[in-house]
Amino acid sequence: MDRRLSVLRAIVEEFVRSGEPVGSKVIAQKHSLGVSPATIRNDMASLEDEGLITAPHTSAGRIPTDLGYRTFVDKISSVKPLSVAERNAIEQFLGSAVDLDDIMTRTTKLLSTLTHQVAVVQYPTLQRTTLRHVDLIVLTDTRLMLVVIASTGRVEQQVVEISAGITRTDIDDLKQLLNLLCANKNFSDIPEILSRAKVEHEVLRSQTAEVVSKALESAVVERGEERVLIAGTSNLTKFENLNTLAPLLEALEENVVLLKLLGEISTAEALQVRIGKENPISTLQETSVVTTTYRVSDVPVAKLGIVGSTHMDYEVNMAAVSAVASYISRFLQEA
Amino acid sequence: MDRRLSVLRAIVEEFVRSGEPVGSKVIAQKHSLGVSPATIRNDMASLEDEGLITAPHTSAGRIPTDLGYRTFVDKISSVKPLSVAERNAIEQFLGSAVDLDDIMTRTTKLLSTLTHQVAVVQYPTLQRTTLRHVDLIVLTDTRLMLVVIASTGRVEQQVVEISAGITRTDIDDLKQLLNLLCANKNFSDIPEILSRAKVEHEVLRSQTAEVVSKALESAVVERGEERVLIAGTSNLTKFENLNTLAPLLEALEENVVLLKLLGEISTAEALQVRIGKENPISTLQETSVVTTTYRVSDVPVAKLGIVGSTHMDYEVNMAAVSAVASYISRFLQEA
DNA sequence: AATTGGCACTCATCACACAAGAGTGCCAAG
DNA sequence: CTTGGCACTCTTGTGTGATGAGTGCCAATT
Repeated sequence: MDRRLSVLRAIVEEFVRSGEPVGSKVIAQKHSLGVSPATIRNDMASLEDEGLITAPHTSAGRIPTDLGYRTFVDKISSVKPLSVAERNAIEQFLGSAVDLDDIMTRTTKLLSTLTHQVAVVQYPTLQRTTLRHVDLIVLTDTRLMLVVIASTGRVEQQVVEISAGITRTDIDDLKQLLNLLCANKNFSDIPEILSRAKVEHEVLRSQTAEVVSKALESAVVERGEERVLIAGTSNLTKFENLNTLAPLLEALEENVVLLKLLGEISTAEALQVRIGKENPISTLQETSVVTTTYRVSDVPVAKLGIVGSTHMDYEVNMAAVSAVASYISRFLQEA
Repeated sequence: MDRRLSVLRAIVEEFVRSGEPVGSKVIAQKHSLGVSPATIRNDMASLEDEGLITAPHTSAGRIPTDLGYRTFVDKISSVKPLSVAERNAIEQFLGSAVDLDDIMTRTTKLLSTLTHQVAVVQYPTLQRTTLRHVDLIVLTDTRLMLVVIASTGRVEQQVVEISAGITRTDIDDLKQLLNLLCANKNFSDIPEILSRAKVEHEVLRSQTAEVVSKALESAVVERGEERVLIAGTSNLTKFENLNTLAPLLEALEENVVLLKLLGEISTAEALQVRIGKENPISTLQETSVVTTTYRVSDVPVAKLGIVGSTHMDYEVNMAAVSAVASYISRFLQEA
């Protein structure tokens, strides 16, 4: 391999470890490239010309640029498999989860512990999942509660107001019909299914049915991607200073931002890394984001990832993100 | 009023405003007590003797001690009512919430915005609420989903494994019986109700019923107080430095800690303020915590509050906490 | 007895200079 | 192409002195 890439690797590794700009001397000493510091310096000058590294000031060493990290990730790094101990720990930790919420919180916590970065985990979206059951519960004369249970175990509830004088039988009929029509159907198909069924079934044209199916649609469509968990924000204090921290924390608390962040990654690519300015969200342009899609029964259902310093340990963290994604898939399948 | 208390008030107010130790001169100028700086100095010396204020070093002004804030809160401060504009904003913001989750997130965000501190809001606990409806949904031959809907609108779900060969009628019977027994009953009473009913109703002694009622109990008891939302962590950067921030963020992410924090306050007192070392949780001993209980139909259901710098604006924040508590009560009632 | 102006004293903060050291770039030699 | 040598740059740490904020105490005043 080109020695200059080895030098880049050494700089990235050393900088990730120490957090300080790295000079030619330490590279020659610690990374046994078999050449003198002077030679390293030549290589460094050329790497700097290419924009892969930069010097904060004359008398300091070099640090990688965003482009430098990019090159490292694309051409140099290899995803380091997790140790057996780590795998066991993951398995035990996720295995003792009792329900969906528990799986999700544990996953999030796990990911932040493994990576020492901020973990961001999206709840399984309803869109690509199927409907397991619809329930209508009579609260009062004029109020029903609609409960929608997804194949992922997620439950959505919503109160609907109806006009008085509807009998329980009417409601039971409606419930049965809705289950008949929608059970095991893909969430994204449900609006169409409902509108077609309206032609055929008279029951669905009543005022009550209209209100209910509207609520059902909104539960299925609108609130599909809303929930995101995060953990490990305290890890930010290691890298950031107080001024840069505040906007970051704000952004991370804002579900909208996180969903935008996760929404922007494609489902196709296995693992996606956005480094510094590559990131489309301005608040996160000083950070790197490693994300991936996780699946249930091979169908992509949501995304997860980490947000952290641009000088994170990419090799370890990329491995952690994909490992956690595959574990969550497994546990969701079982649940 | 004792002039020395006026001096204490001036010191607290000035320090909250500026964040800097306050000297005798500024007090004499800005707070028009009608006396000279020298007099103020005498008062300050005596306040220092009593342990209400302290000087970081010789040539600096004074800052209030925890005890000083305590005295301020108990003897001097008056809860400042919110402005009409604020009230309108709250009403509009909370009023457009669509469901329980929405009410809770909005409340949390609102509280942090109003106070510029970290807001902590507990979901309505199931313990003091009543059960609206139990549902059993057949997933597979050997799996049921138990859905419990609380009067607060909160939904708990749980999957239970049963042995094969149970008919739908059996399950419907069980469901009806459970609803008959438990509907509109207080959550905390349900375990007893179930165990008593077992004597009378044979249905409840089947293996399936045992498993289901066990799950119902655990949904009602164990997971009652689990969820807490927080917002506004970025406000911490204004007061804390990087070293003190990390453990704080960690503590705030840990639901267990937050629940302990909220659990420790009594339901009796309207508004509780814990200042610095008064706080039983060691990580929070550099912060102040203002909490209160909120109610649904006059029954206390959960707690909310703020965690922030000891030199926060107590008057404004205490008002905000109690106002938000009363608003959330109102909106939960309506929902 | 309380209040006040005066004044000496303390100590954090700032600016500046200066030394030390890290790291570089370049050059000439191998 | 690599290497040792060396002058150069610039950050970082340290020490010194000036500045000024704020105090405590005292004697005088009300």
